[in-house]
Amino acid sequence: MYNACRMKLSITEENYLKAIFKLSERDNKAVSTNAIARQMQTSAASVTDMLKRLSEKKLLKYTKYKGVTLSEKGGKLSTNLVRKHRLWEVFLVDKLNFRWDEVHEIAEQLEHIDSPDLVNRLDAFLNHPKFDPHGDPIPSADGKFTLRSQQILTEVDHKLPVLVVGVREHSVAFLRHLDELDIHLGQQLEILERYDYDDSIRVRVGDHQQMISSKVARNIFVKINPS
Amino acid sequence: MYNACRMKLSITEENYLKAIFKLSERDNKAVSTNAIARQMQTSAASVTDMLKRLSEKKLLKYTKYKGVTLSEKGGKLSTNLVRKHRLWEVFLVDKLNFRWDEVHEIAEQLEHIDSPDLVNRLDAFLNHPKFDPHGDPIPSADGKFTLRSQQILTEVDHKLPVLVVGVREHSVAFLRHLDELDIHLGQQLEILERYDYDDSIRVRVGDHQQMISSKVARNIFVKINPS
DNA sequence: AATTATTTTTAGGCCAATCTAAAAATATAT
DNA sequence: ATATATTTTTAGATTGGCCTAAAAATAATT
Ligand SMILES: [Mn+2]
Ligand SMILES: [Mn+2]
Ligand SMILES: [Mn+2]
Ligand SMILES: [Mn+2]
Repeated sequence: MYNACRMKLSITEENYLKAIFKLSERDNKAVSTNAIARQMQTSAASVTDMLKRLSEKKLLKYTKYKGVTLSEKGGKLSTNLVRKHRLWEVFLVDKLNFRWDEVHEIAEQLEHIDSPDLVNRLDAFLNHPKFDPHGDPIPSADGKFTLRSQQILTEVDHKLPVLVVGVREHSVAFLRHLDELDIHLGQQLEILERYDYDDSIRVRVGDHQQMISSKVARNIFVKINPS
Repeated sequence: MYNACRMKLSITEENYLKAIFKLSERDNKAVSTNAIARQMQTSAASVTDMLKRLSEKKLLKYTKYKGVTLSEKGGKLSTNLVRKHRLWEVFLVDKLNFRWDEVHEIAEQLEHIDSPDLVNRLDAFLNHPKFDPHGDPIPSADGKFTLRSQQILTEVDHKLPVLVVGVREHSVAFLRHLDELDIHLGQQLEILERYDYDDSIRVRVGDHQQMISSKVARNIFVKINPS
């Protein structure tokens, strides 16, 4: 990963790359100027400005009025940023005992630290984690993501015991709410009842039962528990 | 420390503060524009520019043509930067197994991460170290440095067993040279002979003997070994 | 197809941080 | 004390990253 992307970018440039990566990882289609502006909380004019510069540096393919797609270089660079972000989040939670709702902001800063050696040693120190504290996959040094079969909690069958493996929403409010519901990664759940009226569900959480609103349930990733 | 210095500075501003702190910690006298320019590897004109801005922010007292001294706020801010820098160096060496000559550059980046909570947790994680991998004192959260009686190796008496506690020079070349000489923090030494011709000395290093040039010896801090 | 709405780009300006060259202040030497 | 050298500041320009307002391109409606 590193050999292909050895160039010093500004923090701003890195953040643009990351934003574009995030916006294109779903459908893999070209990303619009406005979408980037929304993601970066900035004006469309500033985005156009930056797209020209990043295009100049061959980090993305930019066609006027047609949006952008990351180049191979740009893709590798962003993947590495994601890798660093998630590894630092693991560090903060596992080693410094931060809660999962506190780490994102700090990782946003730490991800810009530039030292391949540091990242790899951190990775080793953390025992090569495959997922971050929110269940998101950590790309390996050569940019590969671990795939995992998962479903949204609302879409899983009745009575099947499942394991919470991730969250689709990362806001502090949501994460703290899950804490209050005793729902965390690795937690075993089982849907006991569905209520059509508001799409809420009743689940078994460990040894007690719990009502979960549809708004919460649709942001929880689970996998079928093979035990 | 934190209450008094809660303001977001740019990395550049932080680096200027640190440079001024370093230049004034010896004699505590006003620091000249040129000295700062030299330290920061920039032009005197740029320095004057920045001094005005830092003065505006009440981080230092600036009198035209007379140099600057840090204000209380500026002092606390720089001390906190030093604290972060040195704590991260301990982390890199103790936890990630970096060598002492590899950590400075990375710590130069990490010291700018802004999160009081992170620093304090890191401090706890490292068991509140009092000195960094080069033997430099780590200021406490309220800005106090641990004092230590120490002497330069060249100035210690014959036949007195001493302990290496720090280095006065931090270059990679010097640190790696010490590695080759088997000299590290905590190492016991004893001056066996002084040679007037080139001021070199013969020392006992652990169980063997070693010649040490004056250039090396004058950059090693030791303390009298009370064992 | 023509009009209207939306998206995107351009134009022009601002601010922080840098530079070089010239002017001004201070220090040193004769 | 005067001349010379050094240090420091000012002046003016540049670059990255941002802004608003206006123009241009594209998309959606009628
Ligand atoms: Mn995050
Ligand atoms: Mn995460
Ligand atoms: Mn250092
Ligand atoms: Mn150090």
